[in-house]
Amino acid sequence: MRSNQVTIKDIARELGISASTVSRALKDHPDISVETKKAVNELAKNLNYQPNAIALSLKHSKSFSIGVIIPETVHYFFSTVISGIEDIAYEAGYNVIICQSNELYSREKSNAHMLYSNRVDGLLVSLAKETTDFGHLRFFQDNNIPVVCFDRASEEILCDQVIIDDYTAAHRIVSYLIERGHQKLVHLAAPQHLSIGYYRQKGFRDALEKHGLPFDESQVIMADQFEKAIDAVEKLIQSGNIPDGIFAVNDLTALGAMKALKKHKLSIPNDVGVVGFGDGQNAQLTDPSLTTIDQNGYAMGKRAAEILLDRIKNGTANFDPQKYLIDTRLIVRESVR
Amino acid sequence: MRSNQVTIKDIARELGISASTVSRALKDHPDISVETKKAVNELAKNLNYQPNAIALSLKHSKSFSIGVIIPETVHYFFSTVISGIEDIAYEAGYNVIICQSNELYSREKSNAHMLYSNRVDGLLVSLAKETTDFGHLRFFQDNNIPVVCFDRASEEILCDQVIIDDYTAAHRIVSYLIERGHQKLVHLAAPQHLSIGYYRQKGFRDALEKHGLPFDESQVIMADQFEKAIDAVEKLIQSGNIPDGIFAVNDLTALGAMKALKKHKLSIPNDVGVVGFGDGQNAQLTDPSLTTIDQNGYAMGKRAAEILLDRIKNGTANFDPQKYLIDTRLIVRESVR
DNA sequence: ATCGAAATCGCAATCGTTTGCGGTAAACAT
DNA sequence: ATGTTTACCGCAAACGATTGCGATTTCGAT
Repeated sequence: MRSNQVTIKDIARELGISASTVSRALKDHPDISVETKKAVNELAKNLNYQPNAIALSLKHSKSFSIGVIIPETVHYFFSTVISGIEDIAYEAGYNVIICQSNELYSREKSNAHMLYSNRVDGLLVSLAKETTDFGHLRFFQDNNIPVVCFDRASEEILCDQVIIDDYTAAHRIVSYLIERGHQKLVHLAAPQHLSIGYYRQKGFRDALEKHGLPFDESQVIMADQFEKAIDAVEKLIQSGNIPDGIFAVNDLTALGAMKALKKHKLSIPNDVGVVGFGDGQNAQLTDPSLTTIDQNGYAMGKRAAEILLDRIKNGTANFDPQKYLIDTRLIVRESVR
Repeated sequence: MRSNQVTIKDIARELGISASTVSRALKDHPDISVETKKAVNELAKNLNYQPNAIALSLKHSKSFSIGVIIPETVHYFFSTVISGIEDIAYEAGYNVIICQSNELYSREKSNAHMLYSNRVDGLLVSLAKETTDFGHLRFFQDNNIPVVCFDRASEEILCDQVIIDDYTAAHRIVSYLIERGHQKLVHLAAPQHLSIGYYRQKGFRDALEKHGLPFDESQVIMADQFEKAIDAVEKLIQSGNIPDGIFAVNDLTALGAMKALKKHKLSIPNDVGVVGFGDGQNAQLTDPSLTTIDQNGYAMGKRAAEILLDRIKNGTANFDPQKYLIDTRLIVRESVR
């Protein structure tokens, strides 16, 4: 039961020297003779000595770990972001503590507290849909722990943001939809207090305007999940007011829309064109495959981690929060005429 | 730059009392007067005091965190496992450090070292495909840190295992395939040193035998990824030796097979029936949708975490490693006649 | 007036590691 | 013989919190 994990003291005792000497020997300090170093290093290897990172953290007030809070790992996009974060953190000798908020504000908050208790050196967060209060993030900032928001950011919290250019991307794919002959459009949207919700909707409206198409509020329908999309499109069909083009705020929502359309024997893309946003791996598997935007989650994760590590290194002194945009790509497939 | 994170000493200084008193007051120790407690708690709240988990870990030689090593979070299955793990850990006040091996032994090993350095109280691991040496896991056991393997386990490392009943599930779905009239079968298999690879293949063979079908080694083809499946099926088609049923070791492999079949205008399921394993969210989106096995990753994650926490609590004294089987479900869709 | 027992609280060690500073011994110079 | 340098190493404090034990005060009891 008692654990026999070997410490610096064990090595010191065995060799009849002091712990400080062992410590210095292990890190090749010039004060220590070569024989002592040799003895220490050999014994350390034999005993399988592994430094206790916890003691180091306490000593240095630095944990060499960063916290990540994301809505849900089950989304392909977020897991690619995680990979990007991990690769950068790993290179720099940091480890990553990942938490899921499950889109719940309460969980996001308690995750934040847990991460603070563990004294992460920095925080990467993608906001839950519910989140409208940011005290838990300001708390980090008040304690000089840098915070970087990615993907799901908000203007109400002042911190570095790494986001995709939602507006431009939305504008682009909606324009594409229009130019391919889809004119009577509907947008399945996310909550507008999230910047992704707002900017994608804005891109949608402006693309309509640019092409001289009229706009009515009824063309924006709040629905950002698979099931919700099914319901929303179902309602549209029932009402007889069927659009000939749908811009969904994300791929899963687009797939939901497609499912409802197929059920009513509406042809995609002939009767209705559908485009999504944020190319997961699903988009290429459907029939027809989905024209969408590649969000490049991996690049976003890398960039966010780089910025955070930079803030950790250089401090948040002359703090001047930046907004970094990640490039997107229009991926043309079969769901548009 | 200097962080102003408030400690117990700050409270003590402010109140003119000792750190020990503050500590005791905060945890309602009977030795402390109600007035002192009140003063301490109020000040702690005002100062936003949060206990330093690192100091606690060091003091108690217990970090209240568990490590998880998985091949890749991008797989739907693994992210559901993570959710299960997190839910249980969260309830018990543990936090979770997730690492990806990216199917690399070297990365798995260095992740393990990192987790040990951070003195996790337990380890949950799903082996990388490459892994055939288990020293990094034995190291944990030698230091009395419990290890539980899930999904990807090996007989060569003695620890608790939480796996699905691969054999039974494979036997079942292959039997289903045969009984629906597919007789000339091929199995796209995973490496045989992984138990999932071995048992799914075994289930395949035994199902053939049970139904009086002949078996030849050429019916088992090593291919366990989307791209590899495309290549493998492509080769089969080129050789003219086209099967009328394919049992893929996982869903993505099945989808790869389907893609190759479709490319050659072979009808699914009329010309070739296809079944997968481990229902991701993809399986229901394809056309035709894929008949497969639901692996129930969430349940697996919960179970694995429960077992680990139990081992942590009760120690690994009279160590008697168990093998726990998670129930699976045959999900009938459209890819079989 | 003296004693004993509560009631409160502080001292100091501890967890594992680092690090400034001081100490010792040998070797060299004067 | 005395002073100075060099090489090597240990002491002790520190990081933040906990905890056994002892110390002090107060108060009622005798």
